[in-house]
Amino acid sequence: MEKIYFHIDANSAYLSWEAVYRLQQGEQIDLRDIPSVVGGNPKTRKGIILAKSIPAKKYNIQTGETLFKALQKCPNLKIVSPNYHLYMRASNAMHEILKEYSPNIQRFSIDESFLDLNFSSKTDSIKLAFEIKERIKKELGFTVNIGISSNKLLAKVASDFEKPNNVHTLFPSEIKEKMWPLPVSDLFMVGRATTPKLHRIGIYTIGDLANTDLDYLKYTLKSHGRLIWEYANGIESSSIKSDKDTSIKGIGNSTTLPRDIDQSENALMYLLALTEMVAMRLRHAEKLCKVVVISIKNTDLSHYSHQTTLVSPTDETNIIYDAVKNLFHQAWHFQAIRHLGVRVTGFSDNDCYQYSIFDHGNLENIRTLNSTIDDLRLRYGKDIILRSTFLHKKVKPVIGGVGEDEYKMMSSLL
DNA sequence: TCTGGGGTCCTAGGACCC
DNA sequence: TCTGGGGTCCTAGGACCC
Repeated sequence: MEKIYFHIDANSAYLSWEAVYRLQQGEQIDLRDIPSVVGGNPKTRKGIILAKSIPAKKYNIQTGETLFKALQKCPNLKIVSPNYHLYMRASNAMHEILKEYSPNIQRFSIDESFLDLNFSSKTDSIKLAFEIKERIKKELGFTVNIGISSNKLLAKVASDFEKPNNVHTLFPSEIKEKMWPLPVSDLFMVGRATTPKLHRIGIYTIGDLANTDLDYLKYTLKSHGRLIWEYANGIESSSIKSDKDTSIKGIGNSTTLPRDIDQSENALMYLLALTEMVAMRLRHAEKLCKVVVISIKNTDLSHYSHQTTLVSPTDETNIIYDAVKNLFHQAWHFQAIRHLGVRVTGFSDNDCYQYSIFDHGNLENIRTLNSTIDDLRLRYGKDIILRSTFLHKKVKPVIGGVGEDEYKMMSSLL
């Protein structure tokens, strides 16, 4: 028996899920068959492409570009707004099916999972991959690509080969033929910043990278150089990480403001709304945080951050917000603000809350109040209860998050 | 009407301690 | 009275992923 890894990747996930849902609702047109995208609202300055159909791809429409630009390329492009709750449900449904095949499953992102299984032959593994792919298509209505190999990295690269609705293998013996001719930017962990650096030293394909002297790469790119050299050679040996193996390290929410802000009271209102959501998620995760970070993006998209370490770990909205307020006053450059973020890290378990001598008031009562508010918001919606600051204001009292079934995003770690 | 929002890890410099 | 080295924590920024 040999251990084999599968990487399952939903094809154009958001768009496919949106298409399936709309067909179920009686819509006649399948979004997957026409040039279409899932994208944000340009009026609130969130108008970028989150997912595109294969016909849209033929117009050279790119994920991440503005709707404005996409419409120039394809004037009759169909645009639909994202519905994250729906995507979460579709993702969960896929996860439930995959779980039946192996207890060793790692949810890598909303639309990707790794499985490991034991097979007596490679042919058997391919057979099973086809079975899983067909089952998802039949039961859930969307297609997936499945990559098969002897490690997670190669399985992931394989699932990215010809799409949609395909099974590909990339075993070590196939690396030279199937992976080395690809542009180096196709390699996991070679992104926007590394690609031009590699080009500058004459590395254009994954094969070029694989055959470059390791010491030279380490000298130019430090530890990242070793990592991508190993990946280019198919060297990777991490195992499946279960939900229990990985615990969340930080929680953050951020938002692009509908309009630039140049007044601190206004900015603080958004920061409070963001803090409410961050603190609620923190309590839901049963963690305490020691570090609070704010981030600010200017109109020109340059950005900066400022952080502080608390006297003692907390999950209390007001304590976190006090820190946020101080950070903002210390950090703000008095330039117009486009985007604000609040993030907490430095986690510990919440089973032994340390009452600091600096705490004021009856914290036990405040903690009870917080959990009551969390319950109400979970049951009746985020806006059911609000601080008086938000009365008659246009700012929503709680900003960010989709608020259900959180899962980790281990995106730069296999 | 010009680029979203959620994560992780690494690095480098400074502070501080022994 | 002029100077070492190692370890750890904190902070800011940058890289990567989806």
